[in-house]
Amino acid sequence: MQNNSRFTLSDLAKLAGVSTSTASRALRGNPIIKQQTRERIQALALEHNFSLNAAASRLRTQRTHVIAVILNLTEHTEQSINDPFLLKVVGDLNQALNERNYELLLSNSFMAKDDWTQYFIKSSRADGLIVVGQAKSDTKMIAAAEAGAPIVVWGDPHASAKYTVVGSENRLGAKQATEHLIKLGHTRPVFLGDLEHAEMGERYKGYCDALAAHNIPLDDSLVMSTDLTYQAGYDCINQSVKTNGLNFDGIFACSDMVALGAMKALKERYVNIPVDVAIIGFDDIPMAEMSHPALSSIKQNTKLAAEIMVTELLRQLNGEPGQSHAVGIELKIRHSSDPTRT
Amino acid sequence: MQNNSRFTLSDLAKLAGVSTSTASRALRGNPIIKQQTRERIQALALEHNFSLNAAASRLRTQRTHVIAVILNLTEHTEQSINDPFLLKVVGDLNQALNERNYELLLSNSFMAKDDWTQYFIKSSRADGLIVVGQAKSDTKMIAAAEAGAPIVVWGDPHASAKYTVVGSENRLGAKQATEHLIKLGHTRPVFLGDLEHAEMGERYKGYCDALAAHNIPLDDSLVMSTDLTYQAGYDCINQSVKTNGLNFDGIFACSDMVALGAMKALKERYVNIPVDVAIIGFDDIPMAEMSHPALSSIKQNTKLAAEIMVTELLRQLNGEPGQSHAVGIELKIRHSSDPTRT
DNA sequence: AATATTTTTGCAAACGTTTGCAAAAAGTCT
DNA sequence: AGACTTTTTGCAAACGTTTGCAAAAATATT
Repeated sequence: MQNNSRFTLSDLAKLAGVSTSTASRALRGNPIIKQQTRERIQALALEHNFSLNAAASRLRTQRTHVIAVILNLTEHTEQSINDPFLLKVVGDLNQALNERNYELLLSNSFMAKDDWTQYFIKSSRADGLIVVGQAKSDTKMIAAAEAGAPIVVWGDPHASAKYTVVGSENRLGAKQATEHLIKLGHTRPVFLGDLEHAEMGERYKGYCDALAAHNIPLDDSLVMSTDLTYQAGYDCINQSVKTNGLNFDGIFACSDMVALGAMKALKERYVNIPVDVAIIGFDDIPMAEMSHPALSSIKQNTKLAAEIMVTELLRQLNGEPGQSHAVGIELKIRHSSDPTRT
Repeated sequence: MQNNSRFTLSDLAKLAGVSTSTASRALRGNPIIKQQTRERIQALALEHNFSLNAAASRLRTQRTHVIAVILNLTEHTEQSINDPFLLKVVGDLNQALNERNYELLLSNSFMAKDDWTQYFIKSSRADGLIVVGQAKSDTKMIAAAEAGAPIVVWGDPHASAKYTVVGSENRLGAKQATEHLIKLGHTRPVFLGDLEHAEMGERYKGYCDALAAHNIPLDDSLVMSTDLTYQAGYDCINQSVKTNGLNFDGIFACSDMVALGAMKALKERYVNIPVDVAIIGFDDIPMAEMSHPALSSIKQNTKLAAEIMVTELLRQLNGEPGQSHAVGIELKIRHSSDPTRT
């Protein structure tokens, strides 16, 4: 490379015998420039593999074409960052953003400190924020929204939020899952999840809906609160069985990771799944169909959700108001709940 | 927010009664500014929650403090982007970068098109590249390195590469894994992996090493080539057993996903694992210990590797030459290979 | 008290784009 | 051929930092 100094737009323009303004407009495909000129300059740029300096462009236009995706994890960071579901969401967001010509700046709550708006938006690092990750408090999101930052969060879409939320039909999904257990004769299903968490709260309501629909009284001893990790699910069921014996015949878990943990605990005690205890999870991570028995689950459509989130964010960038969305879920029945399935 | 117009550095300076240059230096902690002045200005910045405009700063300094992480996937994108191992690496890189005050721009090969140097480096989008993902060709990496881009790739560290590589002791790991099977009496182990792939090539060598060390002749019919996905592992073993019967008594798989697929195929045929066939994988993804039976594996130390990659990249940014590293692995024995373990 | 030295600050020129506005070139009419 | 339009281009001023250099202020030295 004969790259003694940088090859800039004005160099390119000189080469083409036009002004930098013309070159700039030509590269951006501005129709005010004669088509013939445009094509000539674009070809020249390609030939000299020139590309515009993003920093300069961002400074001038005040637009970065970057979206910050914040993994909003709780204290025990190490745990959740490995959750396949969250990472899947990030992957889908990346795809969706790239398709719209935006780039994805990945961040965890560590770097961004407290003031997201200041760090990302005011400082011209990104045009907008997408928050994913199960936090129990949403003060930071509210702060960002109130400061006028374009923001979309993954979460419970039915919360009357101060910001735009996209998420699954949690309540409906949980109801379908629980009902599925009940219909197969498992009338004492456990609810396994984290009640402090907005999305899980909705799932709890769905669980109650299903019980009510079948005239089954709610038994508080079957409602178990636990962190959303594999280990926590294992510990919780282990402890419960040790203390109270096997006083349930089904489990609806708020995440597949928890469900798999619970399943392991039961398998160690030689409980017959799905005959004695039927299990269903939530998320439908790839692992679900690999486990043995394969885990029934509620599939969340993360790909669609990611697309909606991006659409909503771009809409906000255009000054239009945001709108929350609930995306549909799908019941995936496998062997862990239904002996007739594989 | 009284944010009619932007609050810039010179506004802050005016407020503090100093020049913008002083303010700039003060914020950056330049000791040439009197400490008292520095503190006063920093306090003022905090109070007005001011933060420097990154675009302007990048333009001026020609440094972005951003590293592009490229998920270098093969054609069938959908498959690999879900590989938990890759995503784990990204998570660890994020952590390592943030600790050094760098940000992570996530990219797949889709957006960056062909010329990484042009797109990321020349255009001031990032200062350096980290490539992760199992590609079969490394022309793009070579091109980037030759164009002078700071670059570190995850891969086989023993390749005599034109660029800096960080990866695991693949050959050693594979040897230990295979040897583990042999020592437990499984003298006809299958090698299950993708030979075209540099890292897997090394693992194949390790497999051969182990056979040689125990005077077991290499049987080509036990060397099976397959993509590195769950489905491919399943199909491959299924097909093999259907055609040739159970002519092996062990499997060393090049990734846990493949191993889990293989395991499923065997379980469906009621093969006793680990007695009739012992299985060991590679990566030690979280799923490994959740599967049933729990999957033995070779653990890759991605956290350490990520730190090394970042260190190496920053070194290159300082003009120092890069150096490849192999990080140690660890044999994780579980039930899928050893009936005495859980 | 004058000079030499050191510490602390400010001036002003970049960095490489984009874009409102005016000017030049080309095309259309009388 | 001149007087209009319309199309196509260029000028020059931003965008908000950082930094070499020189000037000013403070301190030390004779």
